[in-house]
Parts: sequence; C-alpha cells; structure tokens
Amino acid sequence: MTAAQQGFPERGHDHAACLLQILSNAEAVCQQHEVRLTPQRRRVLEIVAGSHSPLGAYDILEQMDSSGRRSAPITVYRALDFLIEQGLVHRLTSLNAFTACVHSDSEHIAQFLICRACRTVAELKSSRVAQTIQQDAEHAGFAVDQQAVEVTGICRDCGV
Amino acid sequence: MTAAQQGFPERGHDHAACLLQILSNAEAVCQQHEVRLTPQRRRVLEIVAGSHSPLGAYDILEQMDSSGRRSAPITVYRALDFLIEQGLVHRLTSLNAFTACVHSDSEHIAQFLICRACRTVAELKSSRVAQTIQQDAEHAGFAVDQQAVEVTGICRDCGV
DNA sequence: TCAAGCTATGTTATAAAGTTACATTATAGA
DNA sequence: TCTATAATGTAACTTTATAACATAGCTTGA
Repeated sequence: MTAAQQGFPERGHDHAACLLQILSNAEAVCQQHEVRLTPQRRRVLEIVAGSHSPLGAYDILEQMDSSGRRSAPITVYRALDFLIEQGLVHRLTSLNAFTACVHSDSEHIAQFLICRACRTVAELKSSRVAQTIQQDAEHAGFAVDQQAVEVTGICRDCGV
Repeated sequence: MTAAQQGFPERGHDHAACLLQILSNAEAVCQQHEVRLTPQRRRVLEIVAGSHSPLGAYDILEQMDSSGRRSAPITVYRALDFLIEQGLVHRLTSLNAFTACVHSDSEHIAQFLICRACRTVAELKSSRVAQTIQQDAEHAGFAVDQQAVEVTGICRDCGV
C-alpha cells in the first residue's frame, strides 16, 4: 500500500509515482468496464489526481487550456461525470469540488476527511461507519442508495 | 414526541401544529442565545419549516415576495446564515438546499436521510453514527469539527 | 469498405447558486 | 438623545452547472 492509499498523504511523498499508479489503475478499470478512457477524460483525471486538495470544475478548466484554446465548462463536467461513474473521481458536495479516488482498485464506500487548514482531503474508508449508517437507516425504514460523508477538521500535520 | 421529531413525518400528519412547535421553539432558542429573531428571519424559518422537502435559497426567495416586492438573494442567505448558526436550520450540501431542524430543543449531530422519490428529508440523529465517525477519524489523526452525513435512498412510504 | 448507428466532443447560450461592497435603517445601551 | 452596533436594502457580479443542438469519430456488420 502506497502513501496515497491510507489516510493523509505523507508530506513530500513521491507524488509522481502515486499519480502514475492512479492512471494505470484507471486504464485497467476502463478496460474492465469496457468504456473508453479518451485523451480528454484522461487529461481531466491527471489534473485532478495531480492535486492533493480537491479542485473545482473551473480550476480544472483553467489547467485544460494548454494550447491557448479554452474549453467550455461542459467539457470538464462531462469528463467528470464519466470519471465519477467509473469510480475514479469523487465529488465533494460540501466544497463543490472533485478529488481523484485513490482506492479504486477495490469496491468501497468512502468518507472524506477535509482539513480546513491545508485543504488536503483523505478518504477514511471506514466500513464501520458505512455499516453503522446502513443499519441505522434501515432501522428507520430507509433503503440506502448512496452515502455522502464529509468531515471537516484539522489533519495530523496541521494540528500542533 | 411529535411526528416531526422522529424519522420521516407521517403522511397527513398535522403539519400546522409541528410548524407552530418549530416556531415557538425558535423563539425560545433565540431568547436563550440572546439573539434576535427578527420578522425577516422568522419569515424565512416559516417558509423552510412549511416544506417537508428542502428548499433552495431561490425557492425561499420566491415565497418571500408577498407584497409584490422582490427581495435580493442576499437577504435570504443572511437569514439562513443566522438560522443555521442558531441550529434552527440545516444546510444539505448535496442538494444546495435548506431544511428546518426539528430537534433544535436538544444538542445533537444530525445525519440526513433524503428520499429520492418524494424528496422528503428526515434527520437520523444517530449518536452511534456520529461516534463511529468521530472515533475512526480520530484514529486517523484527524480532529473533527463538523460532520456532514447525507444519505440518499428510498423512504418507508415510497418503498413498496 | 462504407454506411448506419452510436459515442464523444464542440459551440453557444443560459440557468442556478452564492458573494461583494457599500448605503441606509433600526435597536439597545450609556 | 446620542452613539455604537446590528440588521436590512440595493446593485452588481462571481461561481457553479446545465440545455440544446451541431459536428466529428469510432465500430460493426452487410
């Protein structure tokens, strides 16, 4: 398991390596799902994965125009929709921002820890949390589809 | 405990009564906190509490202009900020919408069950969920400030 | 191989959600 | 009643997201 896969990334870890891993994983996932990781979608994933803090759609858009030509917002949103569908990117509703999934090699329900000091986001991936929500919701007669758990606070590196 | 206080509201329950309860509770809370529940803030709370499904800021805005004069969005956002601060209203980030708190007489961390069929929202108010998140986050070295748990699915009334 | 159908992208305009900055009015306490 | 603070008004604007329709690009089977 690499640094990126568990809790907060270590400061100064080899991010180029973890980016490569995310991309090669994405290739595999798309092949398995029989969908196309087009250059555009790949580019958006690269940009999102290149940042430890979540990016807004318009932040991504800015980084898209390499050749001076500006893409339209819809282009980014379409790519993001695709990536989210494949489980390669998560949307953080409380921030209106997007972050690359670093566990996409295995099924899971993620929770997000958002540090309000350094803006870094980690996936908690606690099955206890997921199960507790599932059970308590069920007990209230509610059939769960989707869980969105976003926790704001201060990460280890920023706290003291 | 009234219908509004536990799980999903019963269909056809006396909503006028539970609205009154929310408002009288709001009066009490504001008195206790030594803050002012002005007519404007009270009006916004009334509108939000009058709907079982969460309302967007602009939905509230529409219902504000009684005398034909239209208020500016900022008016609604300011009132909402106040109400959220006092714990009288919650914001559902995944919907960009607002809902009146039906438990504001006691401190709690809420989770939200959002029915995607009838759009109704219930507060789960599970301390197990809150504690599990707290513990697992702590274990990852994360100091929690705020939890946002929004669960989408199908409520008892809509599921068969 | 080429045409038909589907998938992806381009283009333009617009909707929806939220904020900034500054002026004015109301309220409470000295 | 004066003053400081809190609340509201007003206008413009930013940010986030989607709609509608046109074009291009793959792919698959006759």
